[in-house]
Parts: sequence; C-alpha cells; structure tokens
Amino acid sequence: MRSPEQLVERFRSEGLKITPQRQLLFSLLHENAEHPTAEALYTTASAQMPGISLRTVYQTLTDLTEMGELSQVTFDGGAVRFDPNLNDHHHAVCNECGAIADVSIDHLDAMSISEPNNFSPSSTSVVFHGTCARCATPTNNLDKPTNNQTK
Amino acid sequence: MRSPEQLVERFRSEGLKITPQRQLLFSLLHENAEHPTAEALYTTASAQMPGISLRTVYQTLTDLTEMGELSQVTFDGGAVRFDPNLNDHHHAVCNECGAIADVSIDHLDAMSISEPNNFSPSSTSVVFHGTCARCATPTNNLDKPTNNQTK
DNA sequence: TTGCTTATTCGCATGATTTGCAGATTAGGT
DNA sequence: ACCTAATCTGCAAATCATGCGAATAAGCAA
Repeated sequence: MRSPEQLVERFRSEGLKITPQRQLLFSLLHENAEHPTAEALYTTASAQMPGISLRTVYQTLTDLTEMGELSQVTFDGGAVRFDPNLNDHHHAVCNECGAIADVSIDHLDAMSISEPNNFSPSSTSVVFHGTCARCATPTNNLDKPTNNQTK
Repeated sequence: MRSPEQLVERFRSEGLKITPQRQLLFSLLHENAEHPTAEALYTTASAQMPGISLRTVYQTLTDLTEMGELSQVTFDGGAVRFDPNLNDHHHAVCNECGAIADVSIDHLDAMSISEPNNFSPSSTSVVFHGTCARCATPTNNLDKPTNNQTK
C-alpha cells in the first residue's frame, strides 16, 4: 500500500473524498505488518475515533482492495485479513500465537507441478505453518503475545 | 480417507455406531476429488437420502476430520472444503470455473524462506491460481462446468 | 425377539463474519 | 454560504458453522 499522502492524492485524482475516517485507516494500515482483520482495525480505529462505524471500515478496506492497494488473505477459514504489503511475498503462520509473518521465498521457480495436468498457474501462494521464533524461545515466555488465531 | 469398509471397521472398533447416514457419507467421500463443501455433500446426500440433516453432514465431516480421515481446506475465504486425499499434495484452483485439482509438487524442498527469521515450519501448503486445462481449451467450451467458486 | 443404554440424528437457536440498503451527514467545489 | 454527490452510519439480512436438547436408533445382553 502507498503512503497515506500518496493515497490522498490518488483518492483526490479519482474524485473521491478525503474523510477523517479514511485518513485514519490509511495511517493505521500504512506499513502495518500485522495482517489485521476488519474487526481488529475497527477496534484500533475506535480508540482514536469513537463512533466510527464498522461498516465504514469494511467499506474502506474493500475500496482499497479494489484499487489494488491492499490484498486480502485468509488462513484456515478465519476472518479475512488485510495485507498492505504489495511486494511478492508469502506467509508464515504461527500455530501457537497465530501471528502471521511475511516471508520471501528463494527458488520458488525451482518448484513445479509434477503431473502433466496442463494447469497454467498465474499466481502461487505459499503458507507455512509452524512455530514462530518468539514462541519457540523458552526464555521470554512472559511477554509472549496471546493467541490471535481466529480458528 | 480409507475405504468405507475400513471406516466401518474403525468406527466399530472405537465403539461408534454405523448409521445409514454415516455409511452414505463414507461412500460419497470415498475417492471424491471434488473438494466438496458441506453444503454440496448435503445436496448430494439428500438426493439419496431425503431428510438427512445438514447438521449430521457437518457432524460427520467434523468427526472424520478429527479422526484424521479428512482434511479441511479453504480458498479465498470461501466455505470449508473437505479433502479425502491423505497423500502429501497441494492444490490448483481454476479462476474460471472454480474447480480445485490436487497436484503433486516436485522440488518443494528446494524452496526455502529467504529471511533469517527463525521460523520453523512444520507444514507447507501451496496453492496455485490459474486456468485449468478445460477452461483453457477454446474448443470444448460447450460442456464447460459452471462456476463453482464460492467467492 | 425384547429391552436397555448410549451414541446419533435432527431442528432450531445462536454466533461469527460480511454485505445490502436507505436515510443522515459532509467534503469539496461554485 | 450553498449544492450536490460521495460518504458514513445503523440495522437488516445473507452465509457459514456450531451449541443444545429432545427424539431416535444402533448395538449389546438376556
């Protein structure tokens, strides 16, 4: 996703209005690597702007997605998560705390479908499930984040 | 998933009962490569056993999943799909008709997380999105399946 | 075969997530 | 300051899935 400033420009140039709600969400999403759900963003947004509607959060997220500024991802059937990282990347999901990390993959091209089924993929997504560094370290268990998994 | 006969044995040996509903679902799932949703199975099952409850379909699918006879997969936030293929495999989703095919992947091991983030994956799932052979062939467009995508 | 015990089925209510709709509000230009 | 279209908001509704209790039936024993 672009910076809030750039998004403001883009919205203006497309005849869309710059509302406080949108500006807030722009800033909450900018460089946000937490893959938040709509509800999570709503909670955060509400703290700064009491009265903002969950409907507006959904609406703005949908708009940004349609503009290609966000991508949506879901893991294991939980709620949709929003990802402002537009670079080619994949995800690692921690089974313990539910944290989702962006990961780059080396040699993705070396991987190929082995059967001659004529399927021509236009995109490939890889999801790792496992234990994140934080949860794997027996020491700092005290400040371990609580489980954020939806399902 | 094992054969219906083997499942009957397993259920018996675990003190579970062999009901007509379960037997029907065993046979509908056996070697089923369509990755059906609970609703889809309910529709099919209802044709052969009018009156069967959607609740029972969900219950049986959950039971089989907990027994490790089925796995659940979701794509793009749609409904959960059930997969009786217990072999190590991945999926190819057709953007046109929504069909989901099982695929084996060569050299999955060649692929690796490039950043030193200490994430230790216990499982990896790969999903290809693209166009299936059927939809890619301009000739047999007449008998092309209808779009089954949930979202 | 009859009866008993307990698993199972079934229908309905409920929960979670997301979208549709319509009226109230407001951004941004005149 | 005013107008108009875009936006926001709250609520209803759709979809998918699970909890719960009463009714039913599988499997065993006599």
